[in-house]
Amino acid sequence: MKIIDLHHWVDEPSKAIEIQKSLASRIILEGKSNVRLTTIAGVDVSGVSSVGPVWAAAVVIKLPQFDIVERSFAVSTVNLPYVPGLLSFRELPVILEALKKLQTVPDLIICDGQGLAHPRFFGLACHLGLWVNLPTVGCAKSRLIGKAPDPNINAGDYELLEYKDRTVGLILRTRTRVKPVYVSPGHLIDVDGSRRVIMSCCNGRRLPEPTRLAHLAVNSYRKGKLK
DNA sequence: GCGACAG
DNA sequence: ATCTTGTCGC
Repeated sequence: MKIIDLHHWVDEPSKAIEIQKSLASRIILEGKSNVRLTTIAGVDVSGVSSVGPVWAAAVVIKLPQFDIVERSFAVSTVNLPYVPGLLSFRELPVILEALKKLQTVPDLIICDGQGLAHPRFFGLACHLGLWVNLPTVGCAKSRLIGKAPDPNINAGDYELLEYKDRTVGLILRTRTRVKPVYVSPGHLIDVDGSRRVIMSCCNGRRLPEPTRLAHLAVNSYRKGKLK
């Protein structure tokens, strides 16, 4: 898979914030709504919160059967600790390394983190989308920013997430009576499209299958049980 | 000044 | 993210 290198990575938070501000206006919140999604990739990273080694996995599945089409992996070293709002600068480089090894070009990529629902409207999913020039969706397990009521208890129930007078995503109940997830557009997709993609990938689970499988894969890879 | 804070 | 005991369901 081809990756566009738009700039060098930094290890200084103030510089990272300036980069986010300059790139945020480039994300596109609409896509080709009539395109049917068949291959969807999930990416995930494993590693300690501070500086050190990190591992990444990308898993491509095919809908509606949820078959695994392809998996790829990468290892790297991060130079920036985990800082809320700057997750991209830890995780994106190693994610891109894993994606480069993919033979399949997926129709869309789901990230384990936020997209638009970010302090500077530029979370990991937005950042990744610009680099790979593909539709991306952020699906996080917890909140970073924004306000919304609690969604009802049934699978599919949701509430829009608002931040600084903008609708940045939604809180989505992917499974009945289970803690909801935080969904937001990354690139080339809007809020409602993001919701439909995530719901169609969940298959009765709390997390979308691409994300769940990438999480399992990256941990096996880290332990040396997969390559 | 005080909390909140993706992974 | 990481750590950790117990419980539930197939």
